[in-house]
Amino acid sequence: MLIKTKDRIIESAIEVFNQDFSAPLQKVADNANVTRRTLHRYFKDRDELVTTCEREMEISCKKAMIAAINSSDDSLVQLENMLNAGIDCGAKYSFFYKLRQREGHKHSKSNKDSEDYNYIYDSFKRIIADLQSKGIVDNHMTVEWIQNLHAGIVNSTVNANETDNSKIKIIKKFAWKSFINGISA
Amino acid sequence: MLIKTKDRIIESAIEVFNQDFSAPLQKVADNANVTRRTLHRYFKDRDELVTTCEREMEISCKKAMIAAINSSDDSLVQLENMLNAGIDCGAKYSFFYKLRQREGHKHSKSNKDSEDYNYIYDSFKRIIADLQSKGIVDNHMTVEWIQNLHAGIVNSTVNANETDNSKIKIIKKFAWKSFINGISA
DNA sequence: AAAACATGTCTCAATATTGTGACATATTCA
DNA sequence: TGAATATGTCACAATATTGAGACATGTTTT
Repeated sequence: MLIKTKDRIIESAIEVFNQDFSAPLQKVADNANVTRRTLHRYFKDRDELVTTCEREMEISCKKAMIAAINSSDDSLVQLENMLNAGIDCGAKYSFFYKLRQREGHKHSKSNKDSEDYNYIYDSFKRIIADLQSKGIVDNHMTVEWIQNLHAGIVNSTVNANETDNSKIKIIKKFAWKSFINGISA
Repeated sequence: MLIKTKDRIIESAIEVFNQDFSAPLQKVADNANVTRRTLHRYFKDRDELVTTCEREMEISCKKAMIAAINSSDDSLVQLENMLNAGIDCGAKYSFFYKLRQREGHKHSKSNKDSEDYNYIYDSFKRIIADLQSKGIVDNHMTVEWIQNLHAGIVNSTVNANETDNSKIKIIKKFAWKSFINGISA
């Protein structure tokens, strides 16, 4: 048992729902190489599965993002690592971001969660502001657009990776180059 | 009757399915301000609706893209107009691109269709190659990545536009700047 | 206004999806 | 090995979605 069944189902669900939010649970089960019956043993219903996915995405993405932020004192390195973190999280990050947009993050969530989220968002803003003050990043671009672009490029990378699986490293390089040049002054 | 009901349903379906491919038809009907019964009068079943959406997306996107290509002899202008065309097509372009990826364009389609598509794809490649030869676009980037990025940025713009509806012109500017700098040598 | 057309309401059957019980088979672990 | 655990198979009811008929109500056209 390489990965626990429950986790495999969650990963599967994130992949499937990222592409097709209302996909039948059978698809999720198939994708996880599991019977639908087994899926239902772990998750009471669709809602519970989605909620679990959300939590899992939050935890993974936040962890990766916070690690990226803590990886250096250099804003530029931090930003690059944040992009890489997003790419490494793959569908997790894509779906997480989509859900946030769709729901307008209606979920008030726990204090800890929104604290973390604010920390990440504030860090992102701080990093961008710093790079703008240094003349590296274009002053005219809003942080909203930059964040949006960040998510868009991660998504492109996930897609590119799904079709063209061979050269993830090269694609990562392209992604960073496109991102940083795309927002450079 | 500003827009014909049938067209409104198609637009609605493209919007809805772009976000949630397996969404129930009731959502499409609601989004189009129409009864589900009316929707079924125009479309025999879900399949027919999706197929019609595909055709509509192909026609609009192709038209816009071909116009962009024909808008100038200058590759750079052509490329900018192709990005703008994608943005103007909005969900149409997003969904079209997603479907193509999902299906691996299994549909052999008509000759005319694949002719057009090849024409657009070849034009895109030619434009990129030209800009690369002129030292404007990075030589190392593959046309596949650049195409992928193009779609990703269009998608980001569509998303940005959904939340932040006020300043489409500014967002368009950001998009072009991010795109061209993102692939520049 | 009358005819023609478009849409809504209500209804219903067909189908698909969902969630679960009962029991058979693995698979893991002491 | 044998008990405990995990998963699969089959069956089934509950619910949701789909597609369409019959008829009422609007809306446009002549």
